[in-house]
Amino acid sequence: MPVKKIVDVMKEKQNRPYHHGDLRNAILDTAMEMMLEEDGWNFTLREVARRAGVSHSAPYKHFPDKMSLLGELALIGFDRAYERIRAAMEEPATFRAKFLRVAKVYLQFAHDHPALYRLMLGSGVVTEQTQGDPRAAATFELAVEMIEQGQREGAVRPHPVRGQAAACWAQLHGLTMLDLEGFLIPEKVGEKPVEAALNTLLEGLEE
Amino acid sequence: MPVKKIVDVMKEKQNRPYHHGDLRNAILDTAMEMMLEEDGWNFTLREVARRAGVSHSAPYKHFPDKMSLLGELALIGFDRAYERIRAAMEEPATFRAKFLRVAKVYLQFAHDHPALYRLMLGSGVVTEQTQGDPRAAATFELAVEMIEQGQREGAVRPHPVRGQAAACWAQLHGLTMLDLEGFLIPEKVGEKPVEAALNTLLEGLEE
DNA sequence: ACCGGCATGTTGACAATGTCTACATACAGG
DNA sequence: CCTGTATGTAGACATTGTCAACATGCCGGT
Repeated sequence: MPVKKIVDVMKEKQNRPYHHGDLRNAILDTAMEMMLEEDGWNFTLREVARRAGVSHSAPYKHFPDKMSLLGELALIGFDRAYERIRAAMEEPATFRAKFLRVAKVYLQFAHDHPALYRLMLGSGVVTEQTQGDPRAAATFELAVEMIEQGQREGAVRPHPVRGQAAACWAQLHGLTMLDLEGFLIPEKVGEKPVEAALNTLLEGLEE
Repeated sequence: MPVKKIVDVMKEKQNRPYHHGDLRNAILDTAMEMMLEEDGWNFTLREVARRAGVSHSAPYKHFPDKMSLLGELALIGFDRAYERIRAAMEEPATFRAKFLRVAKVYLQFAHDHPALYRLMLGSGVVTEQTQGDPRAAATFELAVEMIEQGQREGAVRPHPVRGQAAACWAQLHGLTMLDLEGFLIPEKVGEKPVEAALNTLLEGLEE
C-alpha cells in the first residue's frame, strides 16, 4: 500500500489538513530543488510555498525572511560537503592519493550543487551567519588533519599546517569556481587544467 | 566658472533637457556605485534611473534587461582588472617579486570592488556573455606571459605554461574569494594565510 | 532652410514579489 | 477537557522588472 507523502497531500485542493506538519523541512527541500533548477538563489518564497502546497506567507512562520532561509541552506550545504569529504578521507592512502581523491570529491560536490556551492562560499550574502559557525568551519579542519598526517608521514614539508591547508582550500576553491563559471576553456588554460593546477600545488607541498 | 555635469542637470526638476545625452554611461556609473554601496548587484533599475534623473523605463533604451546591464558591468570590470595588472607587470623584476606584486594588485582590485569582482567570476549569471569574450580572457594572457618569462629566466619549472597559469589564477581567485567572504580568520587559517598560500604555490612553480 | 525618421525619454499599466497585520485552526500540556 | 500557542491563511501594501503607447528633438537628405 503506497504511502502518500505529506508534501503531496498538501497539494490536494480538497481534504487536506490545516497544518502541514513538516513545513520547515519541506521549504528547505523545495528551495534546494529550485536552486538546482534555476542554478541560483533567485527563486521566490511564494513559489516555494506554492510547491509545498501552503499559503504564500506560511514560510514566514519558519524563517523571518529570505536571507535567513538562504543562511540555513548554506549551512546544510556545509554539512553535506563535510560528510562527503570525511567519507573520502576514510580509507588510508598516501598523502598524494588522498589529496587527489578529496579534490575530486570536492569538485564533484560543487558540480552536483553549483548554486548551493556558490551560495556557501561566494554569495556575499550569508557571511555574517556562516562566519565562524562550527558547521561551516568543520570542513576546513579536515584539510588541516590531512596535512598534519602528511607531515607526520614525511610527505609534506614542515611548514605551518594551517597555512598549507589554506593554500589547499584556496586552490581547490579557485579551481572549483572557475570550473563552475565555465572559465576553464582548453584553448585558454590548457588540456587538463585541474590536474595541472593540483599538481603544481602538490609540488609546493611535498617534500 | 563651474561647469554643470549633465548628470546633475538631469536631476533638476525644472529646466532640464528632454534628452540626457549620455545616459548609457550614467547608468553604468550609477550601477557601479550602487554595487559598491550595497555590496551586490541587487540594486534596482528604477533606483538607477532615479539617481540618473530619468524616468524608470529610460534605461531600457540602452539595455534590454537587467542581466545585460550586469553583463556589461562585468566586462568593464575585466577591463579595469586588466589595466591594473598590466601596470603592475610593467617594471622588470624577478619572477617571484613580480608574482607577488601581481597578487597584491589582484587582491587589492577585488577588495576595492568586491561586488564587481564576484559578479565577474562568481555570479553564475554572466557566464554566456563573458564566455570567451576577449575582454574577459585578456587578463589570463598576462598570467601566461608572466609564467613564460619566468621559464625563460629559468625561475619556473618547465611544465606546460597554461597549466601553471591556471594554477596561479585558481590560487589567486580562491584566496580572493575566501578573503572577500571573510573566511580567512586567523584562528582557522593561521597568521598570514595569503602569504602562506602564495608561498606554497610558488614553491611548486619555482625550479 | 525645411522636414521626416529614428534614437531617446516619458507615462501608465501589469503581474509578481517580499513582507506585514489580522484572523483561523488545531495540537499539546495543565 | 480546555485553553494557549505554534502553525497556516487571507488580504493588503509598496516596490519591482518589463511592456506598450506616446512625446521630443537631433541629424541627414532634399
